[in-house]
Amino acid sequence: MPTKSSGAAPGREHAGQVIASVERAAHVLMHFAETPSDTLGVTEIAEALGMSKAAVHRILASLRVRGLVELDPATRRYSLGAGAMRLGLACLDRIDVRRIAGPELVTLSRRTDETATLSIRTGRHRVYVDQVTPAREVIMSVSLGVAHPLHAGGSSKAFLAFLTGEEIEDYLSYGPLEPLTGNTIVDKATLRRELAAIREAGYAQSFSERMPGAASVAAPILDHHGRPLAVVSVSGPAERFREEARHCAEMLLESTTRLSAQMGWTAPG
Amino acid sequence: MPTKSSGAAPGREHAGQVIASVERAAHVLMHFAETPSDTLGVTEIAEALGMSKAAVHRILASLRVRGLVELDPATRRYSLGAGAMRLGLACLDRIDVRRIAGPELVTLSRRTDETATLSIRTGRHRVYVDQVTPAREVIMSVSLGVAHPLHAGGSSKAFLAFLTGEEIEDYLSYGPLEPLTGNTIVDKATLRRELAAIREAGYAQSFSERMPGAASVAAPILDHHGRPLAVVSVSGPAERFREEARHCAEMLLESTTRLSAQMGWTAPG
DNA sequence: GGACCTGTTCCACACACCGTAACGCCGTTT
DNA sequence: AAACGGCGTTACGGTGTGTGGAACAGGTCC
Repeated sequence: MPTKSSGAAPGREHAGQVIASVERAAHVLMHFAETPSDTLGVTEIAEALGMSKAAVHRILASLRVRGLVELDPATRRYSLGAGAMRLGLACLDRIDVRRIAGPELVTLSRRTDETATLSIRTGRHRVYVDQVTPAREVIMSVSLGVAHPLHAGGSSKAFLAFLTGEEIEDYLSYGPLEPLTGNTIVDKATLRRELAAIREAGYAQSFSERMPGAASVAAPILDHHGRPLAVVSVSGPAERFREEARHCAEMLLESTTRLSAQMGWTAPG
Repeated sequence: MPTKSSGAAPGREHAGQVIASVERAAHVLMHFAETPSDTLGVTEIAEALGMSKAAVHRILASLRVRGLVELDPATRRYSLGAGAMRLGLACLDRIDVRRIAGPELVTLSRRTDETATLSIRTGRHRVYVDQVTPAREVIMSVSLGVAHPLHAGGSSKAFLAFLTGEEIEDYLSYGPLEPLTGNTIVDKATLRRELAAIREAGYAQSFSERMPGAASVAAPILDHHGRPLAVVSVSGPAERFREEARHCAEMLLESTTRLSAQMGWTAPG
């Protein structure tokens, strides 16, 4: 059997009739987004995705025609191209919460002198879509566009806590909670209690749950149904954050309350 | 001959052996970025790109598996998905000029009370990669990620003017200057004089050259070789901009001078 | 110089993808 | 109501296209 039939993606169910080569091309493309390195070689990709070098080469040549990837003739290595950027920008341009939250992130970062971030949810994950870093020496900086699970870290827990009970149970039922660090909550009962506490407090906090040495406070921006549209966080190095947390949380809630109001949310009661 | 061989893309030369279906899939994907509407239907795409409905449907189904596009089951219409966003964010995260210029755009917008934008060049075009809009009623707002030619409008001319003489001639030799409005400069000799004036002044200005009713001033951010890394503009409605232009240009140059210095540029002389 | 990487090209065969055409499914129209 | 036109989706069989393995070419490193 030369071609590996079926296989498909890890995520979704059936999706009708698909073209194997297109699906593989999409896989190659997404690999660029998921890998930390800026450039990739043909062999590197072929090995990572279990494809033949020839196939990867042909795919890259095809994607190159539309500018989705670029080839550096000197190094013979490939990277994401202008087309990919335009694709992402076209998406971002349609997420209006980002435009609205932008100035607030700047304010928040200035007032706390820490990094302010904005995340949105994509199914069982979330991604950072914006960040504003303060002008000081030691800061936190996140990678935009990388998917993170919903159970580890401040922003993630803030999302999870404000979903419906059904959605939370659905998330939990999917499988075991993978630890990202030694501090990640992996026990489901513990996580349920934590989420209840977050709803009570109105914000989540995390010390090294997702990334060692990083700490954050995070709160959701709610729409007029009370559903979390996005999450704002303030994060910094764990050492100095321990004493700043309360102050940051205050500033954070002030910002997210204002943003939620702009998105049509009205406080209960 | 059922399949239309060759054809390829309008832009590039040969690119070795390519896979027709992947190239077409990329074409479909890019169509989402280029079209102003958020969602597209199968027939709509098929007609726009001259493909059969069946082919478009199969391509969309394949892209959907990797999350590059999403299907709204209610309307049966497709839009860009989370994967596309992650792709773009992965790119943007690697453009550090954007991170550095961000705060300056905020400052600039506040000081002028107009829209501040940031563009980067992609070959014979440029795209807006960021914008900050002021909090007032009537404002300019640009579309991020859409490609614009280099001869029409403030930001475009600012790029062109600061390229090398060889690059400028190469651009001009490519074909006639397509007018985007009645004010677009279409005569090459006139454009050359205009570019010289821009280099002299240090900034470009435009009234309705790219978009009717829109005006702007724009200046480049230069790296340590004096090459334009990016262009910053301040833009607004043409009517009120006529009297604001000089003041905006002052603020603009202050910002771009600071940014160029940060990128390693040192003023000549 | 040769061993060992890369990325790229060649080739003939199998089979995956192509377009045509028919299928449901909604809205609106007659 | 029933017929229409629009949509997105599926079926099908033939052909031409993409497949993987292996050979090629151009590097760098011992």
